Amino acid sequence: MTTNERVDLDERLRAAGYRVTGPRRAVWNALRAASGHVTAEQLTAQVTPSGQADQASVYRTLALFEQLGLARQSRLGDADAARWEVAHPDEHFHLVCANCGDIDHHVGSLVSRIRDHLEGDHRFEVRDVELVVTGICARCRDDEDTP
Amino acid sequence: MTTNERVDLDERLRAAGYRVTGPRRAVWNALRAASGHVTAEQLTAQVTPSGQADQASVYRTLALFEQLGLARQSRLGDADAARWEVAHPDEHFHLVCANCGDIDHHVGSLVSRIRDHLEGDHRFEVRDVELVVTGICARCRDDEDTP
DNA sequence: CTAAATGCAAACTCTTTGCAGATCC
DNA sequence: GGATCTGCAAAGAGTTTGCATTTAG
Repeated sequence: MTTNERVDLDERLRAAGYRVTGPRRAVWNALRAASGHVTAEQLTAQVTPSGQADQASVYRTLALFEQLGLARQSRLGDADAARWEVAHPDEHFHLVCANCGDIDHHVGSLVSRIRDHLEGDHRFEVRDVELVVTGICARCRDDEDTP
Repeated sequence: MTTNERVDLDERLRAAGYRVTGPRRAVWNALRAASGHVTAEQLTAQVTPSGQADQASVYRTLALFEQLGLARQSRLGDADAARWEVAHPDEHFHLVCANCGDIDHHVGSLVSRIRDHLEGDHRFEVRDVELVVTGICARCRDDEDTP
């Protein structure tokens, strides 16, 4: 599976006329290994000690991945740093727990419903929907109920 | 109406134990005058030349307004700077046009439907919903169709 | 071999902070 | 009068960039 991922990246890069390099593989692997929603700083920490890629390369690589549709950037709520994740083809949105800080994906039909609503009634050509819900997750609610 | 707004701010500040000052009024007025979704920098530009408030005060004041529920901060898409608007009590979300840069409010039942969905099925206590849709607005689509 | 990519360090943007002096109540 | 707030300037995060060197194709 690791092999599959790597091959996929290589092909995508070559297909777009970019070179396959160590730093790019390293950032890609770190991004996949992360549970999603990592900052560039976290990826850098993961990748610089072993000398796989410099901080500047991490930023440059992430920008490239975004452009190629491989990664997705988002600023959840009022967070200071941008967060990165592997681009998912499926409709999803983010649930941010204000208590424990956990960020969950929530897959559902909501995003496509929003899409349909805007395309139909309002003639707005939707390119991207970013839905971030802040609140208290089920686990934290349970902890509060039974202290 | 300008009087009403000012009185409202004054009361809100006093009720929370804060002082009514020139800079706070100036930032509030600039925020109301703006069509929404202004950056702190834009507000500063509006307010510093006439010596009504310093940049640092703009930031401090906006943070205070947010805490009092008078203003709302959001980072639309991958924008670098945060954008501010007067807090609306009604359910709404943002439509960002990738072509002309226009940001529209869209008022509708979608946000409350998202809320209900999560509260009901998933026991997630919703505190805030931020929905940002990026795409091409109706006007820009028309311009492309009829060049 | 040559264009593209990297590392390093410095620059840049947005935002926050420390502190002396001004201001509201 | 005394705590709160402000302006100024400097510091702090996060991110980008210029340039010499390395590297993939």
